[in-house]
Amino acid sequence: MTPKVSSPDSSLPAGPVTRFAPSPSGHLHVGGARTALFCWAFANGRNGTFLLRIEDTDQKRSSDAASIGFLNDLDWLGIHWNEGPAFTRPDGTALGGGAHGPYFQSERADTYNRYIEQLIRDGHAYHAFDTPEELDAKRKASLATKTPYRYDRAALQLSPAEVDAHLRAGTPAVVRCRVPAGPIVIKDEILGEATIPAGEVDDFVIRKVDGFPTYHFAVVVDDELMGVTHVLRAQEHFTNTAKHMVLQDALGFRRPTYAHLPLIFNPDGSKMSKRDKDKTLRAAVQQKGLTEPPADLGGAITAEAWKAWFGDKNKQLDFDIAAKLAAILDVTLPEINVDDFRRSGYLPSVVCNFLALNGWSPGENIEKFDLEFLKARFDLSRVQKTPAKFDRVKLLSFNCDAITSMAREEFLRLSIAHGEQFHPAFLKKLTREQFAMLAGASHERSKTLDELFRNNRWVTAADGALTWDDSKNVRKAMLEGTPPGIERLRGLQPTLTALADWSPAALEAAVKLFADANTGGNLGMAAQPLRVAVTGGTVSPPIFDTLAILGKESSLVRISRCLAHFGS
RNA sequence: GGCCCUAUCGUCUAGCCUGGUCUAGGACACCUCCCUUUCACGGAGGUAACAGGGGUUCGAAUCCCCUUAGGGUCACCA
Repeated sequence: MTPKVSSPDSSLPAGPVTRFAPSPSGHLHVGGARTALFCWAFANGRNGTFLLRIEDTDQKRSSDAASIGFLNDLDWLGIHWNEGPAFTRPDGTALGGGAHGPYFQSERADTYNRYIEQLIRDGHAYHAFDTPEELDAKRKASLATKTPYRYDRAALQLSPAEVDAHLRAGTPAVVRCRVPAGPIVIKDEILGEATIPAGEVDDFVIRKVDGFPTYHFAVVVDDELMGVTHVLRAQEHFTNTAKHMVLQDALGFRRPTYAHLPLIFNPDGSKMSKRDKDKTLRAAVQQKGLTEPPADLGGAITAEAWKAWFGDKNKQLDFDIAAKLAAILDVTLPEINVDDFRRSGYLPSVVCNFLALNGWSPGENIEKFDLEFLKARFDLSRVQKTPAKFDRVKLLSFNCDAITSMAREEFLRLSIAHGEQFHPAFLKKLTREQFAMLAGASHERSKTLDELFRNNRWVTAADGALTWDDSKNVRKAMLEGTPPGIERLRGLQPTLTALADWSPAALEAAVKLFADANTGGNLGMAAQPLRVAVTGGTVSPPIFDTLAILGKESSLVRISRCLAHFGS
């Protein structure tokens, strides 16, 4: 009465079926994104199906919000699933669905239990009543004698009557898989063959006390039922494959093709971790000598909590607080999750491109490519066996290339979209024309979409609120030289005041004329004091664009305030 | 520690399967110079690697063995 094997779905395309099966704890990590990308490319390049499944069997860790976040990240990257959880975008278009649902493992308990009962009946699995404490003690004992711990099959000593009594009495029980003796040979498309010696795999748990299947069991059942033909996953699962093979044999399932992908690490070889963000923040806090939470945080964190966080390397700040603090301290948090890269102004196409390059290469000295290319060319045989260290600097360089080589209008469009999402206040302070001018002037010097907003705060500052610090560069521009910059600025003031046409070209002509007469044609000697006067700093887009974006009125107000500031 | 996997510039990698064309190619980073009104961009050069040791072979980055180093895994997490 229990179906042994689900019959293959005739509606399925002929190509391979791959799946990405994240557990919804936290955000989508770059490593996960890369796995999804390869799964997507492999299936779609072969007329196959890329399936998404949410592995939320861990009740303690799963949350709905997290799984939604995943879907957004994947969609943003352009990694669209042919089958899986239904997902509706803000614009109403949708993704997902399919005949093999539900795609949340937490909703598939009945299915798993059916197969678990089958295994118990067939003698491939059994109930075990060991308490976590007992197991822990045995594990510790093994550690002490330096012998590897293997489950001792204590539960197998129980008679059927005793097992029955336990079950009737409601003794907490797990179900374990009875692993047959003998070596297990894992075949992998990337790593080749590996033999796990007999006795290495012990009787692992397939159903937890809470009634949920473990990962190992759920994955095997779902892959079979969903028609998965190719399992592409991270290398950390390589050894686990033996367990999955044992289960497939016991259940009479066919064996999918396995391909274990190399891991992605930080440049220093450590695992990428959310803690890296707090590390950056602590360093910045330390540097500025902040002992209290900054007032700009608006009391989002108490003084005690602040102290506790600062003193404990393992404590993590709430996401929003961390982001706010980063803005206040003017530091960029290291990007860990896909969403971090989005926030930082990376293009999804670049992230995909770069991700693919970590662990795969098309050869022929080709490095820059899009999803279509990846889809057409991705091949398991060119996947690297060794872990890659994630080089954010190279990613930044790729992003810069992509941004500077796109059309002006495209940059403007993407900048507005980025601003609406992450810098709405900035956007609101500018007219459309002003923003378009700013984008035009920033385009060729933008490495990310975010830089336009981060590096041009001078635009949104109120004319009366602009201040000048006494940094070395500012002093050099305003007070050094003969005559000093402040005098050149004073000389320039009447010219600019009298200027009717405030366009970059007219401004340039006027300032050039001034420079020819007063600085021996050295434009820089006139431009730098001007820049400092209207932006408060020494860095901005080309000076004539800067002035034009600001407009005549603002520019002149700032210039006279600057003269007053440095003139006294 | 047991078991499994891996090893080319600082980093991502090409070449390895099917030994000679490899005095090992590309990219990012770095250094020098050029361009330049700041910051960037851009242009031209340059430094930089086959982990070590044994084999096999006329010949090895490429095949084999050992050593070393790195990684993964040994949960009622996935």
